[in-house]
Amino acid sequence: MSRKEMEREFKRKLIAQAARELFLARSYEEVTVQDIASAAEFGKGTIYQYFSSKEEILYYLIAQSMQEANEKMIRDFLNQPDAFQALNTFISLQYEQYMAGNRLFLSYLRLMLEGNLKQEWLTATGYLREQKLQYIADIISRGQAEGIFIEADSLQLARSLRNVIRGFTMEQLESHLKENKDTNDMELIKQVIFSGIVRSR
Amino acid sequence: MSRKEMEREFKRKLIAQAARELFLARSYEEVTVQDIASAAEFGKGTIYQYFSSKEEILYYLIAQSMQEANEKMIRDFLNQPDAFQALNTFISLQYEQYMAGNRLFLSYLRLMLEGNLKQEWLTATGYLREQKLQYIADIISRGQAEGIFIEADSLQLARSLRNVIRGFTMEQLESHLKENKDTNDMELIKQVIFSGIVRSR
Amino acid sequence: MSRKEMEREFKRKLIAQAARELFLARSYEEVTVQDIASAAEFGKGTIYQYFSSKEEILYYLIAQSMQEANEKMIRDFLNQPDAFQALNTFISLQYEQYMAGNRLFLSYLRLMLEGNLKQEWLTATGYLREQKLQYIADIISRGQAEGIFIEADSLQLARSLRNVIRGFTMEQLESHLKENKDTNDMELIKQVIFSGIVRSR
Amino acid sequence: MSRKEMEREFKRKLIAQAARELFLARSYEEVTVQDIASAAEFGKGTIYQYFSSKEEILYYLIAQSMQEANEKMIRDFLNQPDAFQALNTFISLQYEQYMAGNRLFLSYLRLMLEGNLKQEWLTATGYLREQKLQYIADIISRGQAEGIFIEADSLQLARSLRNVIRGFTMEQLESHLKENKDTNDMELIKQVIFSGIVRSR
DNA sequence: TATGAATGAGGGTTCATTCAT
DNA sequence: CATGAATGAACCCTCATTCAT
Repeated sequence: MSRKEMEREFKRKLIAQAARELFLARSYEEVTVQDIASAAEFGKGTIYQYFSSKEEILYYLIAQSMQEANEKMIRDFLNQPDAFQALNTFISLQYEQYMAGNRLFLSYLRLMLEGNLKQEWLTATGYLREQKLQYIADIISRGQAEGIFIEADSLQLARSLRNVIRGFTMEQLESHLKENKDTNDMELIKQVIFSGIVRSR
Repeated sequence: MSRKEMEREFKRKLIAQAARELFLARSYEEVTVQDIASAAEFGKGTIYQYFSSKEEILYYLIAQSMQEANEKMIRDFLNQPDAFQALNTFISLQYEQYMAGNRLFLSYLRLMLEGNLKQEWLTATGYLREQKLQYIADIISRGQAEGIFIEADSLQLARSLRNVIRGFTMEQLESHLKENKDTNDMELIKQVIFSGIVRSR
Repeated sequence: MSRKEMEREFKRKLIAQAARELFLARSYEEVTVQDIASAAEFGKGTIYQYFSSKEEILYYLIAQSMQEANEKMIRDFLNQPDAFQALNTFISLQYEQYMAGNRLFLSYLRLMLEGNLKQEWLTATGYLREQKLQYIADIISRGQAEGIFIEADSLQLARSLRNVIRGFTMEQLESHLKENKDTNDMELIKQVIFSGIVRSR
Repeated sequence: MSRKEMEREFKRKLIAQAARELFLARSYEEVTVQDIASAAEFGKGTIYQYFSSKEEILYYLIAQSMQEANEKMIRDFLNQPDAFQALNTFISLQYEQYMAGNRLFLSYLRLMLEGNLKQEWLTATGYLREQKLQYIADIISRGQAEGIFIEADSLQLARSLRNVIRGFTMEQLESHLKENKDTNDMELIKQVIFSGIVRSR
């Protein structure tokens, strides 16, 4: 990566960071390109030197956070000796990540459903998504070898795990007015993951 | 309800129905009021005789489907003698409902987060939401009395149940390009609900 | 005038009266035909049985008040023995009339300038306007015969008289926020009319 | 004032000038923003870079002409040694100004009465209006010192003077179809101002 | 005669994107 | 590289008028 490229990437990060804060405080739709430019202390036109569209900024943010999450997976969980412990920590972290990113994710989802996103981006984020899932599955596989998890396709279990967490974080968005005792949520999630809610079949 | 009011409500339904189809095929944001009017075979202005705004149409659709869901709960589940059976059927139905309505729900959620919805509407849908949850909690309570469910606050268990299902349906939106084997999802959901994914602590 | 015609004219008056109150409280532009219909306790469509357009209602009101004013001129002023006294009373009355009707007049004027009024109406109100002016001129002529007024074309003096009063009433519209001591205005108007504001040439 | 600001103000003037011509030829209400943009050879959106609303354009035009009128007062009349001469010239000029601006003023008045103008604008134009009146009053005061004018509150006399002229110019609007001999009006106005129309009490 | 449901033209405003400087 | 002036498509909503009942 040449110096030029590094400088360019640095500025992209600056702009994206400014955008992230605005998107989270308000929303992707309500924030104008001018807002982003002002926050990043650039002229409006300059934004288009670094991103081809407002949508690309969102894609950048989404991809970036997925990338980081995946890297964190590799670093912190895959190598962890205790699969059970890894699972526990993962749940907390994933919950936090979803909570922080859901608003952006929602807008990204909308653009996706409307078909306004480049196929290339969809492919990239889709790949990151599967990769993450695979990492979770790997942990679960290891846990299964140790007899910790039930016997089932590890990828499916990984999906279950992710979806349960996602489901709880969606609820927070819906009832964003109430003060939520998040800790409570963590317990509920673990209960579901660990034992379900039915006593016996 | 007078004949006038019934006719009015009938036309509201017609318009809303046309809107629902368009909103699902494209999206709330992409569909114009003119589109809705054309689909409902009315003039644009006529729409505003029945709804005060485009947003109100969305609210109507959301509230209507929540209402119907709650009525269905009362009719089909609350009176069912077998709590376990009720739970099973509920899961399937709820899954279907979320799958069908998630796109609308997403737009409604966005408008809500942006503060563009009348407080009155938020209150109404909030109430319906809680009511539904309470119904689920009631079934669970009954199940607990029969020793079927684990001992825990029934409202919290209801939340868990709902959130798990919601989580799986969100996944469908995200990966809407792939052909999903929904039956598979149902099994996974039940597995989670019934036994979690961890073998033992 | 047949009974039918009388009934019709009666209803026109009812509608126009309701419209006048609304036009004065708000303004011609801000009041909708629906507002008028509701105030007159009729259906919206019914209004169009009696007036061909919203504009015609305004025309009716303007013409009506001009008509009444002219009839009052004939009744109360033209026959009055004392020309000076007649002038005095006229000034007060005219001032009141302008004050009460200026808002309607303003809207009528605007429609006129925009060319949205039927030629027929313009002709009619134009005629009433000239007629009124002629009545004033007649009083002035009589006053001149008695040596009360300066020697000049009586019609021109009449115009001057009218314009001075109109000028003062326009000021009230402009500064409608302040509480105006109208009595003060009357004195000023009379001062101008009676002696101008320059001492001597 | 920076070069940027000057260029901006220059373009505001261009747009406002184009708008003025259209507003006078047709009317504020009938002219669309697109019309103004086309006349000024700009895109519609560009107009909103320079004015926050159509109404602001009208305000700009009104305030600008009032400002210019006041500056002219200072330059041409306040310093004039002969108060009588100043008065004479003022009458002619004021008449011209009202004749030229009455149509715009009418629309501004309407928006004002309907409460659609920013308080800030009302304050500004209200101030300019009072300032102008004060200037007239100053000339009259000087004239009183020279014994030219009758003894009375100079501000009230100034109001009278202004209102008389305004009254005559309103007449022109009303009867805009006829060809008016304006010179005639000037004589009438002066007659009223100088001696009223009553010979003696 | 009375009604009000249906109509659709029309207008102000926003904002992502481009491009000349 | 940076800028921000210019652009114009797009959209919601109002309301006078018509007309079938």
